[in-house]
Amino acid sequence: MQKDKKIKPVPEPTIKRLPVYLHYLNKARLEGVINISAPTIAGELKLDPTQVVKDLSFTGIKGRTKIGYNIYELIHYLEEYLGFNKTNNAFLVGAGNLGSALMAYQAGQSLGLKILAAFDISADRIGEKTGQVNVLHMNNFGEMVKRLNVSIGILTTPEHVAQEMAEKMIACRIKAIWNLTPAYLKLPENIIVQNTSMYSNVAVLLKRLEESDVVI
Amino acid sequence: MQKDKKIKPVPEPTIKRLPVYLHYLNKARLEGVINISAPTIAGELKLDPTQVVKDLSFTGIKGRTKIGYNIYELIHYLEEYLGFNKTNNAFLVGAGNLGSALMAYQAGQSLGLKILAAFDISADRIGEKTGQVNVLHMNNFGEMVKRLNVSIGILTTPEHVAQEMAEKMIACRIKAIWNLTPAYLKLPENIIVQNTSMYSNVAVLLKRLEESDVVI
DNA sequence: AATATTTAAAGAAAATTTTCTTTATAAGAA
DNA sequence: TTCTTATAAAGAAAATTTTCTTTAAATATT
Repeated sequence: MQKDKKIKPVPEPTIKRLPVYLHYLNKARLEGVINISAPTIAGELKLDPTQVVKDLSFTGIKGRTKIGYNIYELIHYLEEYLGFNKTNNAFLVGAGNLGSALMAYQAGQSLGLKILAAFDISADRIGEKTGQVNVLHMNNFGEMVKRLNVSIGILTTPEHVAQEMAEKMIACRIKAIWNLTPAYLKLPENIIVQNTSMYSNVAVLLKRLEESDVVI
Repeated sequence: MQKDKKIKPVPEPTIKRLPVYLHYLNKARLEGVINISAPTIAGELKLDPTQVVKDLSFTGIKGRTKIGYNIYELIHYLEEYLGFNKTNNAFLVGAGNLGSALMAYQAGQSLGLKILAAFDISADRIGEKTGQVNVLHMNNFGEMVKRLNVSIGILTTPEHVAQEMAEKMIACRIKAIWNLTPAYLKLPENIIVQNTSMYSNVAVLLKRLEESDVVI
Protein backbone atom coordinates (compact mmCIF):
# COMPACT_ATOMS: atom_id res chain seq x y z
CA MET A 1 0.00 0.00 0.00
CA GLN A 2 2.17 2.81 -1.15
CA LYS A 3 0.41 6.10 -1.12
CA ASP A 4 3.03 8.33 0.38
CA LYS A 5 3.52 10.23 -2.81
CA LYS A 6 1.37 13.33 -2.66
CA ILE A 7 0.47 13.24 -6.32
CA LYS A 8 -2.94 14.78 -5.90
CA PRO A 9 -5.29 12.53 -7.80
CA VAL A 10 -7.37 14.00 -10.58
CA PRO A 11 -11.07 13.74 -9.76
CA GLU A 12 -12.78 11.16 -11.90
CA PRO A 13 -15.58 13.56 -12.81
CA THR A 14 -12.90 15.83 -14.20
CA ILE A 15 -11.43 13.05 -16.30
CA LYS A 16 -14.86 12.37 -17.71
CA ARG A 17 -15.45 16.00 -18.59
CA LEU A 18 -12.12 16.57 -20.31
CA PRO A 19 -13.01 14.58 -23.46
CA VAL A 20 -16.24 16.53 -23.66
CA TYR A 21 -14.26 19.77 -23.69
CA LEU A 22 -11.92 18.34 -26.27
CA HIS A 23 -14.76 17.36 -28.53
CA TYR A 24 -16.38 20.75 -28.25
CA LEU A 25 -13.10 22.55 -28.85
CA ASN A 26 -12.41 20.61 -32.00
CA LYS A 27 -15.75 21.73 -33.33
CA ALA A 28 -15.13 25.33 -32.34
CA ARG A 29 -11.70 25.25 -33.98
CA LEU A 30 -13.25 24.18 -37.27
CA GLU A 31 -15.49 27.22 -37.01
CA GLY A 32 -12.42 29.42 -36.86
CA VAL A 33 -12.17 30.14 -33.16
CA ILE A 34 -8.62 31.01 -32.09
CA ASN A 35 -8.95 31.96 -28.46
CA ILE A 36 -11.61 30.73 -26.09
CA SER A 37 -12.35 31.53 -22.47
CA ALA A 38 -13.53 29.20 -19.74
CA PRO A 39 -16.81 31.08 -19.30
CA THR A 40 -17.52 30.61 -22.99
CA ILE A 41 -16.91 26.87 -22.81
CA ALA A 42 -18.97 26.69 -19.64
CA GLY A 43 -21.83 28.55 -21.27
CA GLU A 44 -21.90 26.21 -24.23
CA LEU A 45 -21.75 23.04 -22.17
CA LYS A 46 -23.91 24.32 -19.31
CA LEU A 47 -21.27 23.97 -16.66
CA ASP A 48 -19.87 26.20 -13.96
CA PRO A 49 -17.11 28.49 -15.31
CA THR A 50 -14.84 27.97 -12.33
CA GLN A 51 -15.22 24.26 -12.72
CA VAL A 52 -14.05 24.50 -16.31
CA VAL A 53 -11.03 26.53 -15.21
CA LYS A 54 -10.21 24.01 -12.53
CA ASP A 55 -10.65 21.05 -14.86
CA LEU A 56 -8.45 22.55 -17.54
CA SER A 57 -5.77 23.48 -15.02
CA PHE A 58 -5.12 19.77 -14.46
CA THR A 59 -3.72 19.52 -17.97
CA GLY A 60 -1.10 22.12 -17.06
CA ILE A 61 -2.23 24.73 -19.56
CA LYS A 62 -2.13 28.41 -18.67
CA GLY A 63 -4.77 30.82 -19.86
CA ARG A 64 -4.42 34.54 -20.37
CA THR A 65 -6.60 37.04 -18.60
CA LYS A 66 -9.15 38.65 -20.81
CA ILE A 67 -8.14 36.39 -23.72
CA GLY A 68 -8.71 32.89 -22.52
CA TYR A 69 -6.89 29.90 -23.92
CA ASN A 70 -5.39 29.47 -27.33
CA ILE A 71 -7.58 26.79 -28.80
CA TYR A 72 -4.79 24.91 -30.56
CA GLU A 73 -2.69 24.87 -27.46
CA LEU A 74 -5.65 23.82 -25.33
CA ILE A 75 -6.55 20.97 -27.66
CA HIS A 76 -2.93 19.89 -27.62
CA TYR A 77 -2.75 19.91 -23.85
CA LEU A 78 -6.00 17.97 -23.56
CA GLU A 79 -4.95 15.33 -26.08
CA GLU A 80 -1.59 15.03 -24.41
CA TYR A 81 -3.10 14.77 -20.96
CA LEU A 82 -5.73 12.24 -22.00
CA GLY A 83 -3.28 10.28 -24.08
CA PHE A 84 -5.48 10.71 -27.14
CA ASN A 85 -2.53 11.72 -29.29
CA LYS A 86 -0.64 8.53 -28.60
CA THR A 87 -1.85 5.50 -30.47
CA ASN A 88 -3.46 3.34 -27.86
CA ASN A 89 -3.84 0.07 -29.66
CA ALA A 90 -6.72 -2.17 -28.76
CA PHE A 91 -8.26 -5.46 -29.78
CA LEU A 92 -11.98 -5.92 -29.84
CA VAL A 93 -13.61 -9.17 -28.87
CA GLY A 94 -17.14 -9.79 -30.10
CA ALA A 95 -17.82 -8.48 -33.58
CA GLY A 96 -21.58 -8.19 -33.29
CA ASN A 97 -23.62 -5.04 -33.68
CA LEU A 98 -22.10 -3.20 -30.77
CA GLY A 99 -18.59 -4.17 -31.74
CA SER A 100 -19.22 -3.09 -35.30
CA ALA A 101 -20.62 0.19 -34.05
CA LEU A 102 -17.39 0.89 -32.19
CA MET A 103 -15.30 -0.05 -35.18
CA ALA A 104 -17.32 2.24 -37.39
CA TYR A 105 -17.17 4.96 -34.74
CA GLN A 106 -13.44 5.25 -34.57
CA ALA A 107 -13.05 4.95 -38.32
CA GLY A 108 -14.46 8.46 -38.46
CA GLN A 109 -12.67 10.16 -35.64
CA SER A 110 -10.08 9.46 -33.04
CA LEU A 111 -11.67 8.06 -29.95
CA GLY A 112 -8.30 7.83 -28.34
CA LEU A 113 -8.21 4.14 -29.11
CA LYS A 114 -7.13 2.40 -32.27
CA ILE A 115 -8.82 -0.92 -32.85
CA LEU A 116 -6.23 -2.97 -34.70
CA ALA A 117 -8.34 -6.06 -35.13
CA ALA A 118 -11.54 -7.69 -33.99
CA PHE A 119 -12.01 -11.27 -32.84
CA ASP A 120 -14.99 -13.55 -32.79
CA ILE A 121 -15.79 -17.24 -32.72
CA SER A 122 -18.70 -17.19 -35.11
CA ALA A 123 -17.57 -18.59 -38.45
CA ASP A 124 -19.70 -16.29 -40.58
CA ARG A 125 -18.19 -13.15 -39.09
CA ILE A 126 -14.58 -14.15 -39.48
CA GLY A 127 -12.95 -12.67 -42.52
CA GLU A 128 -15.36 -9.75 -42.53
CA LYS A 129 -14.05 -6.25 -42.55
CA THR A 130 -15.90 -3.53 -40.71
CA GLY A 131 -14.59 -0.05 -41.32
CA GLN A 132 -10.94 -0.98 -41.95
CA VAL A 133 -10.89 -3.57 -39.18
CA ASN A 134 -10.48 -7.26 -39.92
CA VAL A 135 -12.37 -9.87 -37.96
CA LEU A 136 -10.18 -12.81 -36.97
CA HIS A 137 -10.85 -16.00 -35.12
CA MET A 138 -10.40 -15.87 -31.37
CA ASN A 139 -7.86 -18.67 -31.67
CA ASN A 140 -5.41 -16.16 -33.06
CA PHE A 141 -5.87 -13.72 -30.22
CA GLY A 142 -2.87 -14.70 -28.14
CA GLU A 143 -0.49 -14.71 -31.05
CA MET A 144 -1.70 -11.33 -32.25
CA VAL A 145 -1.41 -9.75 -28.82
CA LYS A 146 2.20 -10.82 -28.69
CA ARG A 147 2.89 -9.75 -32.23
CA LEU A 148 1.36 -6.28 -31.99
CA ASN A 149 2.01 -5.73 -28.29
CA VAL A 150 -1.53 -4.73 -27.45
CA SER A 151 -2.59 -4.25 -23.84
CA ILE A 152 -6.17 -3.01 -24.15
CA GLY A 153 -9.13 -5.23 -24.90
CA ILE A 154 -12.67 -4.14 -25.74
CA LEU A 155 -15.33 -6.61 -24.72
CA THR A 156 -18.54 -6.56 -26.77
CA THR A 157 -19.62 -10.17 -26.70
CA PRO A 158 -22.98 -11.51 -25.61
CA GLU A 159 -23.21 -11.54 -21.85
CA HIS A 160 -23.05 -15.29 -21.35
CA VAL A 161 -19.54 -15.57 -22.78
CA ALA A 162 -18.22 -12.30 -21.38
CA GLN A 163 -16.49 -13.76 -18.34
CA GLU A 164 -14.91 -16.55 -20.36
CA MET A 165 -13.62 -14.21 -23.06
CA ALA A 166 -12.32 -11.78 -20.47
CA GLU A 167 -10.34 -14.55 -18.87
CA LYS A 168 -9.00 -15.57 -22.23
CA MET A 169 -7.95 -12.00 -22.86
CA ILE A 170 -5.99 -11.67 -19.64
CA ALA A 171 -4.44 -15.10 -20.12
CA CYS A 172 -3.01 -13.54 -23.29
CA ARG A 173 -1.55 -10.64 -21.30
CA ILE A 174 -4.23 -8.04 -21.86
CA LYS A 175 -3.94 -5.55 -18.99
CA ALA A 176 -7.05 -3.39 -19.33
CA ILE A 177 -10.54 -4.31 -20.43
CA TRP A 178 -13.27 -1.96 -21.54
CA ASN A 179 -16.35 -3.97 -20.72
CA LEU A 180 -19.44 -3.00 -22.67
CA THR A 181 -21.41 -6.08 -21.72
CA PRO A 182 -23.79 -6.04 -18.76
CA ALA A 183 -21.73 -8.80 -17.13
CA TYR A 184 -19.86 -8.07 -13.93
CA LEU A 185 -16.42 -9.49 -14.52
CA LYS A 186 -14.50 -11.28 -11.81
CA LEU A 187 -10.87 -10.78 -12.62
CA PRO A 188 -7.56 -10.42 -10.74
CA GLU A 189 -6.98 -7.17 -8.90
CA ASN A 190 -4.23 -5.99 -11.21
CA ILE A 191 -6.46 -6.01 -14.28
CA ILE A 192 -8.04 -2.67 -15.07
CA VAL A 193 -11.70 -2.95 -15.93
CA GLN A 194 -13.80 -0.08 -17.17
CA ASN A 195 -17.47 -0.96 -17.16
CA THR A 196 -19.83 0.93 -19.42
CA SER A 197 -23.28 -0.01 -18.31
CA MET A 198 -26.17 0.90 -20.52
CA TYR A 199 -28.51 0.04 -17.68
CA SER A 200 -27.17 2.74 -15.43
CA ASN A 201 -27.82 5.37 -18.02
CA VAL A 202 -31.35 4.18 -18.61
CA ALA A 203 -31.95 4.21 -14.88
CA VAL A 204 -30.88 7.82 -14.54
CA LEU A 205 -33.01 8.83 -17.51
CA LEU A 206 -36.11 7.12 -16.16
CA LYS A 207 -35.66 8.60 -12.69
CA ARG A 208 -35.33 12.09 -14.07
CA LEU A 209 -38.35 11.60 -16.27
CA GLU A 210 -40.32 10.38 -13.30
CA GLU A 211 -39.29 13.37 -11.21
CA SER A 212 -40.29 15.79 -13.95
CA ASP A 213 -43.70 14.13 -14.19
CA VAL A 214 -44.35 14.47 -10.48
CA VAL A 215 -43.43 18.13 -10.23
CA ILE A 216 -46.03 19.57 -12.59
CA MET B 1 -37.76 27.78 -7.48
CA GLN B 2 -39.72 25.40 -5.33
CA LYS B 3 -37.54 23.30 -3.16
CA ASP B 4 -39.35 23.55 0.13
CA LYS B 5 -40.38 19.91 0.02
CA LYS B 6 -37.79 17.92 1.91
CA ILE B 7 -37.88 15.00 -0.51
CA LYS B 8 -34.27 14.04 0.02
CA PRO B 9 -32.85 13.47 -3.42
CA VAL B 10 -31.39 10.11 -4.23
CA PRO B 11 -27.66 10.38 -5.02
CA GLU B 12 -27.00 9.84 -8.69
CA PRO B 13 -24.19 7.36 -7.95
CA THR B 14 -26.78 5.33 -6.09
CA ILE B 15 -29.18 5.39 -9.04
CA LYS B 16 -26.38 4.12 -11.23
CA ARG B 17 -25.53 1.28 -8.88
CA LEU B 18 -29.07 0.05 -8.39
CA PRO B 19 -29.37 -1.54 -11.86
CA VAL B 20 -26.06 -3.24 -11.26
CA TYR B 21 -27.46 -4.81 -8.10
CA LEU B 22 -30.60 -5.78 -9.95
CA HIS B 23 -28.65 -7.46 -12.67
CA TYR B 24 -26.53 -9.37 -10.22
CA LEU B 25 -29.54 -10.41 -8.15
CA ASN B 26 -31.32 -11.80 -11.16
CA LYS B 27 -28.34 -13.97 -11.84
CA ALA B 28 -28.14 -15.09 -8.21
CA ARG B 29 -31.83 -15.89 -8.21
CA LEU B 30 -31.40 -18.22 -11.17
CA GLU B 31 -28.75 -20.00 -9.17
CA GLY B 32 -31.29 -20.69 -6.47
CA VAL B 33 -30.43 -18.01 -3.92
CA ILE B 34 -33.39 -17.15 -1.70
CA ASN B 35 -31.96 -14.76 0.86
CA ILE B 36 -29.00 -12.51 0.33
CA SER B 37 -27.17 -10.12 2.61
CA ALA B 38 -25.67 -6.76 1.80
CA PRO B 39 -22.15 -7.93 2.68
CA THR B 40 -22.54 -10.77 0.19
CA ILE B 41 -23.64 -8.43 -2.58
CA ALA B 42 -20.85 -6.04 -1.67
CA GLY B 43 -18.29 -8.82 -1.77
CA GLU B 44 -19.37 -9.93 -5.21
CA LEU B 45 -19.45 -6.45 -6.70
CA LYS B 46 -16.44 -5.15 -4.78
CA LEU B 47 -18.30 -2.41 -2.98
CA ASP B 48 -18.56 -1.27 0.61
CA PRO B 49 -21.21 -3.26 2.51
CA THR B 50 -22.67 -0.23 4.22
CA GLN B 51 -22.96 1.48 0.92
CA VAL B 52 -24.99 -1.41 -0.41
CA VAL B 53 -27.26 -1.22 2.62
CA LYS B 54 -27.70 2.49 2.17
CA ASP B 55 -28.34 2.19 -1.56
CA LEU B 56 -30.94 -0.52 -1.10
CA SER B 57 -32.67 1.40 1.65
CA PHE B 58 -33.70 4.02 -0.89
CA THR B 59 -36.01 1.49 -2.50
CA GLY B 60 -37.89 1.15 0.79
CA ILE B 61 -37.07 -2.50 1.35
CA LYS B 62 -36.36 -3.84 4.83
CA GLY B 63 -33.78 -6.51 5.45
CA ARG B 64 -33.67 -8.96 8.33
CA THR B 65 -30.77 -9.27 10.70
CA LYS B 66 -28.68 -12.36 10.16
CA ILE B 67 -30.77 -13.29 7.11
CA GLY B 68 -30.44 -10.40 4.68
CA TYR B 69 -33.02 -9.63 2.06
CA ASN B 70 -35.43 -11.95 0.37
CA ILE B 71 -34.16 -11.97 -3.17
CA TYR B 72 -37.56 -11.95 -4.84
CA GLU B 73 -38.72 -9.09 -2.73
CA LEU B 74 -35.51 -7.20 -3.30
CA ILE B 75 -35.71 -7.62 -7.06
CA HIS B 76 -39.30 -6.47 -6.95
CA TYR B 77 -38.45 -3.37 -4.95
CA LEU B 78 -35.59 -2.51 -7.26
CA GLU B 79 -37.64 -2.95 -10.41
CA GLU B 80 -40.44 -0.95 -8.92
CA TYR B 81 -38.11 1.80 -7.77
CA LEU B 82 -36.27 2.00 -11.08
CA GLY B 83 -39.44 1.75 -13.11
CA PHE B 84 -38.08 -1.30 -14.89
CA ASN B 85 -41.33 -3.21 -14.39
CA LYS B 86 -43.40 -0.60 -16.16
CA THR B 87 -43.17 -0.63 -19.92
CA ASN B 88 -41.24 2.48 -20.77
CA ASN B 89 -41.84 2.80 -24.47
CA ALA B 90 -39.18 4.40 -26.61
CA PHE B 91 -38.46 5.17 -30.23
CA LEU B 92 -34.99 4.85 -31.62
CA VAL B 93 -33.63 7.25 -34.22
CA GLY B 94 -30.69 6.09 -36.28
CA ALA B 95 -30.77 2.42 -37.18
CA GLY B 96 -27.06 1.96 -37.79
CA ASN B 97 -24.78 -0.41 -35.96
CA LEU B 98 -25.18 1.16 -32.57
CA GLY B 99 -28.95 1.40 -32.93
CA SER B 100 -29.11 -2.21 -34.04
CA ALA B 101 -26.99 -3.22 -31.09
CA LEU B 102 -29.47 -1.63 -28.70
CA MET B 103 -32.40 -3.25 -30.45
CA ALA B 104 -30.70 -6.62 -30.25
CA TYR B 105 -29.78 -5.97 -26.62
CA GLN B 106 -33.24 -5.44 -25.34
CA ALA B 107 -34.62 -8.30 -27.40
CA GLY B 108 -32.83 -10.57 -24.98
CA GLN B 109 -33.54 -8.95 -21.66
CA SER B 110 -35.42 -6.10 -20.17
CA LEU B 111 -33.30 -3.01 -20.18
CA GLY B 112 -36.11 -1.06 -18.63
CA LEU B 113 -36.94 0.36 -22.03
CA LYS B 114 -39.05 -1.10 -24.78
CA ILE B 115 -38.09 0.05 -28.23
CA LEU B 116 -41.34 0.05 -30.19
CA ALA B 117 -39.88 1.15 -33.48
CA ALA B 118 -36.76 2.52 -35.09
CA PHE B 119 -36.51 5.39 -37.54
CA ASP B 120 -33.99 6.31 -40.17
CA ILE B 121 -33.73 8.31 -43.36
CA SER B 122 -31.57 5.90 -45.31
CA ALA B 123 -33.74 4.12 -47.89
CA ASP B 124 -31.95 0.80 -47.65
CA ARG B 125 -32.52 0.50 -43.92
CA ILE B 126 -36.22 1.23 -43.99
CA GLY B 127 -38.36 -1.86 -43.90
CA GLU B 128 -35.65 -3.83 -42.16
CA LYS B 129 -36.41 -5.64 -38.97
CA THR B 130 -33.76 -5.92 -36.29
CA GLY B 131 -34.68 -8.18 -33.42
CA GLN B 132 -38.45 -7.66 -33.52
CA VAL B 133 -38.16 -3.94 -34.21
CA ASN B 134 -39.27 -2.41 -37.51
CA VAL B 135 -37.32 0.39 -39.12
CA LEU B 136 -39.57 3.15 -40.44
CA HIS B 137 -38.89 6.37 -42.28
CA MET B 138 -38.31 9.41 -40.12
CA ASN B 139 -41.23 11.09 -41.90
CA ASN B 140 -43.57 8.89 -39.91
CA PHE B 141 -42.03 9.79 -36.58
CA GLY B 142 -44.49 12.47 -35.51
CA GLU B 143 -47.53 10.43 -36.38
CA MET B 144 -46.19 7.38 -34.56
CA VAL B 145 -45.33 9.35 -31.43
CA LYS B 146 -48.90 10.58 -31.29
CA ARG B 147 -50.36 7.17 -32.03
CA LEU B 148 -48.34 5.21 -29.48
CA ASN B 149 -47.89 8.02 -26.99
CA VAL B 150 -44.14 7.64 -26.66
CA SER B 151 -42.11 10.16 -24.70
CA ILE B 152 -38.60 8.71 -24.78
CA GLY B 153 -36.27 8.91 -27.77
CA ILE B 154 -32.98 7.12 -28.24
CA LEU B 155 -30.53 8.95 -30.45
CA THR B 156 -28.00 6.78 -32.30
CA THR B 157 -27.47 8.72 -35.52
CA PRO B 158 -24.16 9.87 -36.94
CA GLU B 159 -22.97 12.93 -35.08
CA HIS B 160 -23.51 15.45 -37.86
CA VAL B 161 -27.28 14.95 -37.88
CA ALA B 162 -27.70 14.44 -34.14
CA GLN B 163 -28.75 18.01 -33.32
CA GLU B 164 -31.19 18.14 -36.22
CA MET B 165 -32.79 14.81 -35.35
CA ALA B 166 -33.00 15.72 -31.67
CA GLU B 167 -34.88 18.88 -32.61
CA LYS B 168 -37.20 16.90 -34.82
CA MET B 169 -37.85 14.55 -31.93
CA ILE B 170 -38.81 17.26 -29.49
CA ALA B 171 -40.91 19.00 -32.13
CA CYS B 172 -42.89 15.75 -32.11
CA ARG B 173 -43.33 15.98 -28.32
CA ILE B 174 -40.56 13.67 -27.20
CA LYS B 175 -39.71 14.66 -23.63
CA ALA B 176 -36.56 12.73 -22.86
CA ILE B 177 -33.63 11.85 -25.09
CA TRP B 178 -30.98 9.24 -24.46
CA ASN B 179 -28.11 10.59 -26.49
CA LEU B 180 -25.55 8.00 -27.51
CA THR B 181 -23.86 10.22 -30.07
CA PRO B 182 -20.80 12.29 -29.17
CA ALA B 183 -22.72 15.46 -30.04
CA TYR B 184 -23.54 17.93 -27.31
CA LEU B 185 -27.20 18.73 -27.86
CA LYS B 186 -28.56 22.23 -27.42
CA LEU B 187 -32.18 21.80 -26.46
CA PRO B 188 -34.76 23.61 -24.34
CA GLU B 189 -34.38 23.39 -20.57
CA ASN B 190 -37.44 21.22 -20.07
CA ILE B 191 -36.13 18.41 -22.24
CA ILE B 192 -34.36 15.67 -20.33
CA VAL B 193 -31.13 14.61 -21.97
CA GLN B 194 -29.05 11.68 -20.82
CA ASN B 195 -25.67 11.64 -22.51
CA THR B 196 -23.76 8.40 -22.75
CA SER B 197 -20.30 9.34 -23.87
CA MET B 198 -18.01 6.62 -25.05
CA TYR B 199 -15.14 9.10 -24.92
CA SER B 200 -15.43 9.60 -21.20
CA ASN B 201 -15.13 5.90 -20.56
CA VAL B 202 -12.09 5.60 -22.77
CA ALA B 203 -10.53 8.53 -20.99
CA VAL B 204 -10.94 6.95 -17.57
CA LEU B 205 -9.55 3.65 -18.84
CA LEU B 206 -6.49 5.27 -20.38
CA LYS B 207 -5.77 7.31 -17.27
CA ARG B 208 -5.96 4.29 -15.03
CA LEU B 209 -3.74 2.34 -17.36
CA GLU B 210 -1.24 5.17 -17.38
CA GLU B 211 -1.23 5.35 -13.59
CA SER B 212 -0.68 1.62 -13.28
CA ASP B 213 2.25 1.85 -15.68
CA VAL B 214 3.92 4.59 -13.68
CA VAL B 215 3.61 2.86 -10.32
CA ILE B 216 5.64 -0.24 -11.09
C1' DA C 1 -1.84 57.32 -19.00
C1' DA C 2 -5.47 56.08 -16.05
C1' DT C 3 -9.44 53.39 -15.32
C1' DA C 4 -12.72 49.80 -15.84
C1' DT C 5 -13.56 45.19 -17.08
C1' DT C 6 -12.81 40.47 -18.03
C1' DT C 7 -10.88 36.41 -16.72
C1' DA C 8 -7.58 32.86 -14.88
C1' DA C 9 -5.85 31.21 -10.60
C1' DA C 10 -5.85 29.97 -5.92
C1' DG C 11 -7.93 29.08 -1.90
C1' DA C 12 -12.16 28.72 1.17
C1' DA C 13 -16.63 27.18 1.83
C1' DA C 14 -20.43 24.36 0.83
C1' DA C 15 -22.52 20.37 -0.86
C1' DT C 16 -22.40 15.77 -1.89
C1' DT C 17 -21.04 11.08 -1.38
C1' DT C 18 -18.64 7.49 0.87
C1' DT C 19 -16.85 5.28 4.79
C1' DC C 20 -16.77 4.52 9.64
C1' DT C 21 -19.10 3.79 14.17
C1' DT C 22 -22.54 2.59 17.01
C1' DT C 23 -26.79 0.41 18.13
C1' DA C 24 -30.44 -2.80 17.94
C1' DT C 25 -32.20 -7.07 16.61
C1' DA C 26 -32.71 -11.63 15.41
C1' DA C 27 -30.78 -16.11 14.50
C1' DG C 28 -28.10 -19.93 15.78
C1' DA C 29 -25.11 -22.28 19.21
C1' DA C 30 -23.98 -23.72 23.75
C1' DT D 1 -32.46 -20.05 28.23
C1' DT D 2 -28.33 -17.41 27.59
C1' DC D 3 -24.57 -16.15 24.89
C1' DT D 4 -22.38 -15.17 20.61
C1' DT D 5 -22.49 -13.59 16.09
C1' DA D 6 -24.08 -11.58 11.81
C1' DT D 7 -26.39 -7.97 9.90
C1' DA D 8 -29.50 -4.02 8.98
C1' DA D 9 -30.22 0.62 10.33
C1' DA D 10 -29.10 5.12 11.69
C1' DG D 11 -26.15 8.60 12.45
C1' DA D 12 -21.34 10.68 12.53
C1' DA D 13 -17.14 11.44 10.38
C1' DA D 14 -14.27 11.65 6.50
C1' DA D 15 -13.36 12.22 1.82
C1' DT D 16 -14.44 14.00 -2.41
C1' DT D 17 -16.29 17.27 -5.56
C1' DT D 18 -18.47 21.50 -6.65
C1' DT D 19 -19.40 26.19 -5.95
C1' DC D 20 -18.20 30.56 -4.07
C1' DT D 21 -14.88 34.29 -3.02
C1' DT D 22 -10.91 36.80 -3.48
C1' DT D 23 -6.90 38.23 -5.89
C1' DA D 24 -4.06 39.50 -9.56
C1' DA D 25 -3.10 40.31 -14.14
C1' DA D 26 -3.79 41.97 -18.67
C1' DT D 27 -6.59 44.01 -22.16
C1' DA D 28 -9.53 47.45 -23.87
C1' DT D 29 -11.63 51.93 -23.22
C1' DT D 30 -11.79 56.68 -22.04
